[in-house]
Amino acid sequence: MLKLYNTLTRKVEPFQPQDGNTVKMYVCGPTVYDYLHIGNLRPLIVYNALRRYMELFKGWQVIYVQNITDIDDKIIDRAIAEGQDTLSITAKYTDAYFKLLAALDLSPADHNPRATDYVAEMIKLIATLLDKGYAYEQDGSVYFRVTKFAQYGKLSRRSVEDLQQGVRIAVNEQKEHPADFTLWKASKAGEPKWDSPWGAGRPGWHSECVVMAQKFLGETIDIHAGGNDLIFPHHENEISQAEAVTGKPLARFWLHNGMLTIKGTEMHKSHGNFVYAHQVLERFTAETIRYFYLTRHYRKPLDYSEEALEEAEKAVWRVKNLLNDIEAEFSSSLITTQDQTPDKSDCTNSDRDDFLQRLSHLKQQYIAAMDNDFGTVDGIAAVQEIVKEAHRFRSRATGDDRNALKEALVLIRDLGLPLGLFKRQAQTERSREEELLRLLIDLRQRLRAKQDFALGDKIRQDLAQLGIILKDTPQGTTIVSKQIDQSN
RNA sequence: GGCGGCGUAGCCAAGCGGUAAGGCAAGGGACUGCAAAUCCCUCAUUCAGCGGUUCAAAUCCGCUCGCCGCCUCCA
Repeated sequence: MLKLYNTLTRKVEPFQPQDGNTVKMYVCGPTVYDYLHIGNLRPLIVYNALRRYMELFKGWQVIYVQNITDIDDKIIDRAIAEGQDTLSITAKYTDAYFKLLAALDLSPADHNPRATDYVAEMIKLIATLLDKGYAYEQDGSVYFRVTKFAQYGKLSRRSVEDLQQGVRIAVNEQKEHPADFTLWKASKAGEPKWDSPWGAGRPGWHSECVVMAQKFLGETIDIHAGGNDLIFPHHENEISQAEAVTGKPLARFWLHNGMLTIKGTEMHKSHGNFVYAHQVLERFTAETIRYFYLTRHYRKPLDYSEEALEEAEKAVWRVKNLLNDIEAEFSSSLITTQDQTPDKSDCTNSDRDDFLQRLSHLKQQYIAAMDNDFGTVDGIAAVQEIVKEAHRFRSRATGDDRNALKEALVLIRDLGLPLGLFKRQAQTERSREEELLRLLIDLRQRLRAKQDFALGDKIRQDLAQLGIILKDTPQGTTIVSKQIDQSN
């Protein structure tokens, strides 16, 4: 039974899709005014993994919707700064966004609606709010009347009175109440604009998510997710608009991830303390980055540093090492030095049985962890335990018993699947290069057989310079290509 | 001022009332021609501090100290 922490109730609650096997999930997407920074990746990675877990381990079908916000003040500012129109700005950064998702091995959303394609629907929503008295017009702009919506503040647990006291709310004499928020913004000269019953203007924030979530997923969706900085005002304001109109909950579960920090403070564009995601991808693999994120509970803050990524890289390496070794042993990629006549097993069947039993126990442990508010940290710990057990078994099992290692390999891959970890390396075709490599290794084997270690070591060192690492094991020499590893 | 979170070994980090997972680093030993990888062993009587509840507390309650987030744009 999967349980998730619901911001709405501030409790961990059992989760089941409302109808049958289909989970309707909406995750707030980017405003395309710049490249994503590394902190923006957290929700993308976390909720993608959650989605895959639900699909692969719960047997649910997930409809995953993630918006592209392509109209906003920041986009306009950016367009002015770059001396371009807003359209080329959004095109450029939308394109970069999708390329980044692919580079991170994130499965695409089922729908990626763009705000500008739904302006008509937003106008309709705003008109309904006006009709019902939840909004008012003032000089071509429309504002939401928070005092009219009795439940305003239920998600973020604040009251309209509290907000009034909030020292940081700018005074806007057009608003009836300082906490009222803009639904429709009268456009200034030179800004992108759409015709509306209130004159030329553009949508304020929040409406696009309501419209697009409902368009693709219906009036009440199962999961609405995003960063915890969106709880207020974004999600609170989505709720008020949507529920004022439908009278039904906009979402059953509200999920919020913690922020990425850097040296203890929140990473934020406006703080200038950010690192672009594509810069990090130049240095670390997608797998390392995912491991980094998923070894910290998604609701807690996570501190970014190169050292932390390096540690993640090593931890991933430990798993990959095992996987490579097992794969090499059971495939032809192993270059055998001598005939491996399987000696009589001194590892009894009961050892093998214990091992297999331990594997299934750890699998259960993994599922229990993941079910517990998506505890990927414990889930990965269970995988690391499997790795440890497998290494241990591998170091003493002989003969046919060793086939049990294949089960460990398959299990690790399966458990890694939702997390996007420990995948089989992309099988590059056996290239001419590889054939030459094998020739070299064979040559080196002969040298070593003749005790000519100096030349053999030189070959190994030179290959290492090229990113190809050779390991001489009792079973023969295996190739660990760092380059292949990094391209996955 | 209002709302919320966090403080666990040298570092990262689980834990959700039953007696401290996992990773990184470190030290000792084994294997190896040397590497690499791996195996064995060591590494928190203790969870910011002080009280309280309980047979039992890192876990619940209260207070104190420290750090952080939201209340304006933010994932």
